[in-house]
Amino acid sequence: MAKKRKVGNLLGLAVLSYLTQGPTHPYDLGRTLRAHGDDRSLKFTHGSLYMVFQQLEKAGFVAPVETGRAGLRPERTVYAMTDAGLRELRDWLRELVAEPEHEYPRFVTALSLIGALPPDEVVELLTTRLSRLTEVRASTRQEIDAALARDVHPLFLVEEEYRLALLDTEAGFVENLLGRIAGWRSAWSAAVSGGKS
Amino acid sequence: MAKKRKVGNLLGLAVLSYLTQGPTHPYDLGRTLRAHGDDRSLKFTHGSLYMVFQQLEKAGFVAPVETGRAGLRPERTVYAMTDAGLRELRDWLRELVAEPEHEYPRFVTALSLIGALPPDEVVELLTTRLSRLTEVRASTRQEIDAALARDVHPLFLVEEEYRLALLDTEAGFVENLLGRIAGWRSAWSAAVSGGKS
DNA sequence: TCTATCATGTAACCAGTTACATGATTTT
DNA sequence: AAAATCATGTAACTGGTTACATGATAGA
Repeated sequence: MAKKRKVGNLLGLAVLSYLTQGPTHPYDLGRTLRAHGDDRSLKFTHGSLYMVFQQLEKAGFVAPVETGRAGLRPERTVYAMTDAGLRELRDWLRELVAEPEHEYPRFVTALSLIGALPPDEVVELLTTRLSRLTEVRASTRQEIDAALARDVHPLFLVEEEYRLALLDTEAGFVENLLGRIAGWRSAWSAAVSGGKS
Repeated sequence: MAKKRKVGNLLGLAVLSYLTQGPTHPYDLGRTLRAHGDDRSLKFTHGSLYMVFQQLEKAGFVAPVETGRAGLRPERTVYAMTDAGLRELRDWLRELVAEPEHEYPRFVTALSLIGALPPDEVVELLTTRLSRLTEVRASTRQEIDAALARDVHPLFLVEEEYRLALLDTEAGFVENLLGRIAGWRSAWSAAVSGGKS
């Protein structure tokens, strides 16, 4: 069902999650997120963080505490999580884990329009993709292993393992597709419209 | 590398793709897209279509032709693809097919924050997810079969087959995860912060 | 004929990104 | 001591979504 949340951006969820460890200000949270490598599963920038804090505040999930207190650095506002915030965090996470949502990965879209390219070219492009996929797979694998070597608990690596699984599936699918395209040449040309380049 | 496109929204790509069949106006294209079930691989609404046409026009990829011509229905503007538009379509598609991009599926994010929920609850939630996944899988399968029965060429179903593969992988991963969680109870509690609810 | 739904579009709003601003450290 | 970079924030812009407007058929 995916109810309409007051704050929809998943970055907001991460913020709430980190605020359970105590109050902070947006800039600092940014550093923390990057330090923890959360930027691999979350898209955000400097600016978007201030944005989300603002939204969370309007929604009543966080509230400013120590505002104004400046070491000798620029002014800054420190926020803490509210009770409503904690509830939202839990509820939201529950939903995300329990209910798969319909998503729109770019490759899916590309596939749905692929008929607009001539088959020979598609074969070539897919081959390129395959090798890129192999590279990404390797580097992800490496990062996981490195983390494990540093004694990071696997609990904190599940998302990367999941990515790995997805990469393998994609590679398999692409290979399989490559195999089938040859047989489709005739139906394909019926779909393509323009000429070269 | 993913160069910065003048129009970034994939809906724009779909528009260009359909415009190879001849000029139309936004509203009509909307109907067509839904009729073709493209709304399964593309997220759009009435409003966003007008948006994208506007952007495409500013970028020089489409140009108005028959503007003003009203049957007796409201005013409407018919657009046709330009040469630049055709080039963009091809180039963009090539990139999408050849180069995998780093994406942020919601489940990945959820996994990365899952430590904020107690393990027993996570087990329960994942079990729920598993059954939802089975449902989705079944209905996707069904849609594919129905289409095949209607003699739709498999070329136009690749994206759904790909989804199927992803669903299977996800289900497998979740099952596997369920198995491993039991052993993690101790490390897990160290990560959880708050109390109940 | 009244009401619903279709057909078409614009305007107002909200979220996210990029660019700008400014004092404090660190590096060269 | 000049240049670079860090720390912190605001403002301006751009893209996308939602809500509104209005005439035209079609169904009750």
